[in-house]
Amino acid sequence: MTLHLFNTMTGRKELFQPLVPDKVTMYVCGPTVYNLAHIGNARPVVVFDTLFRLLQTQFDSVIYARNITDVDDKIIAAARESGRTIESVTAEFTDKYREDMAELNALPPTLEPEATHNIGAMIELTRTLIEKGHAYESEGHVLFSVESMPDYGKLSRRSLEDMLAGARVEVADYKRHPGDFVLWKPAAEEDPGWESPWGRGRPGWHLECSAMIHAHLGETIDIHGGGRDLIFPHHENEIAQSRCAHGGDYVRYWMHNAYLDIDGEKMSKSLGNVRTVRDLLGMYRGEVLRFALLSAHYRSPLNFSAELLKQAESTLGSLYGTLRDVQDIELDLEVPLAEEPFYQALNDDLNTPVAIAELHALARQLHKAGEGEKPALKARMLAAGNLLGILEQDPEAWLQGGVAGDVIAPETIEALIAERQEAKLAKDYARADEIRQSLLAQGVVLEDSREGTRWRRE
RNA sequence: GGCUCGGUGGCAGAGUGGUCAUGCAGCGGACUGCAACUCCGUGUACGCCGGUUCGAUUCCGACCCGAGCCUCCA
Repeated sequence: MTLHLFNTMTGRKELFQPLVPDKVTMYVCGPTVYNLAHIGNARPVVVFDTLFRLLQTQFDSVIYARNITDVDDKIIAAARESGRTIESVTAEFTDKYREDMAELNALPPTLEPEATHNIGAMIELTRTLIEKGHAYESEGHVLFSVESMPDYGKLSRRSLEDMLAGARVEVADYKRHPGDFVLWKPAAEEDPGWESPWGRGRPGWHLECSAMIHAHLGETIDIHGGGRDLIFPHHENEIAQSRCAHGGDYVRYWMHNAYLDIDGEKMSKSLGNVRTVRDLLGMYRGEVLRFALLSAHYRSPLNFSAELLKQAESTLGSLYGTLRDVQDIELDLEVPLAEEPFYQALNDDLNTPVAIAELHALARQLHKAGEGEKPALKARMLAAGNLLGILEQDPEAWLQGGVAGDVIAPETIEALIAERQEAKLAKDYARADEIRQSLLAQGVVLEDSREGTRWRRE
């Protein structure tokens, strides 16, 4: 099947066709760089990276932008608390974010626009909205007037009345309507700010994405993604800003990933169960985290737990074990993707669990195949792995590697294997088993075969 | 309270109006000196109650339970 994506705006799966044939533009809301990314932040990154990989197999040009929000109240607060400059905070966490996402096998986006480098575009957008009667200045703020947009609330399917019914936040008195949101706000003397027609200030969060999309990708983009929590107000307000300023479509396909839970509970600071990617990378390899994130469909909640990670690790190990059985093949075999079940699964709104199931089916076929058929099956498995961002390492290296803490050296293992081989030839099975048990106790599993003994880390 | 989205076998997690998801774990067997790997076999799963239907886990309605969002705010 050809690519279909679930569009939050219509609530349906739709055939995906870029506005301009063969040229796809995609934007995903990136991090506010004031702390380390947690595993929940990693989910959209891995999901949309997988989509990025898939799009690249069928469209000539795919431009994928993911922004860096480097001006924000939280950043100012973090800098103040640690007595550091804004710049040192944002530089540190931007770097760490990129490192962590690279560990998850996420390809670098085509563009990574930074908010502070696009202030001019934001001021311009604000000015346009004022000129067109969609925004007004009030006590140094510039606010978007939600009443000026007839279908405000369409993405989140709620009316202004609905929102007011549930409002439990005190409404600032400089707002004409409680739903009005900030485009530009005044900056305190000591805070970062830029000169503007409305005084020294800084942009509102929603404004950043609208302005950067317009500046870097154009008036209409094909895909805009992010976490489900961004639907309202963030994406709703982006739509309001961009549609009212430029007219036309802003985004053709809205995509939102579901949240993940930790051990069945929501991840939150108060529960103390926030897991940063960095912490997890100390215990599991990035590919394991990625596989775990892809084990559920992106629109389903995912329960993240130690069990899930253990399972992901052993499943990946078994897939790599399958690949290891086919040595030294030419890997430039062409794989006709269109016919592959795993490819069709991904084309069906990125159904990664089914794609993984198809990967298992290929592994089973490979185990049963004759020698002549194995290279083609391995190539198909690798093609699937390449789209999912897994199975890209040397199988032997993967199986014998691990995170820091595996102290027994390969040379020691090899020496013990040789000694065990001697013992086996001498029919000293007690000694042979002793060696295997002792290695197992250190997390090393031995596998005997006609060709000799192989080892891997548990 | 409003809006949105979910409840699938021990666990994770797809999917479908009427034979099969898949993985992990378990059990039995083959293979093995013993294992591991692999293979074969193995589980009356679809929150609850009604309705539509020849037939519903899948469609409709009520109910129970859970999650997210409710405007820059932690």
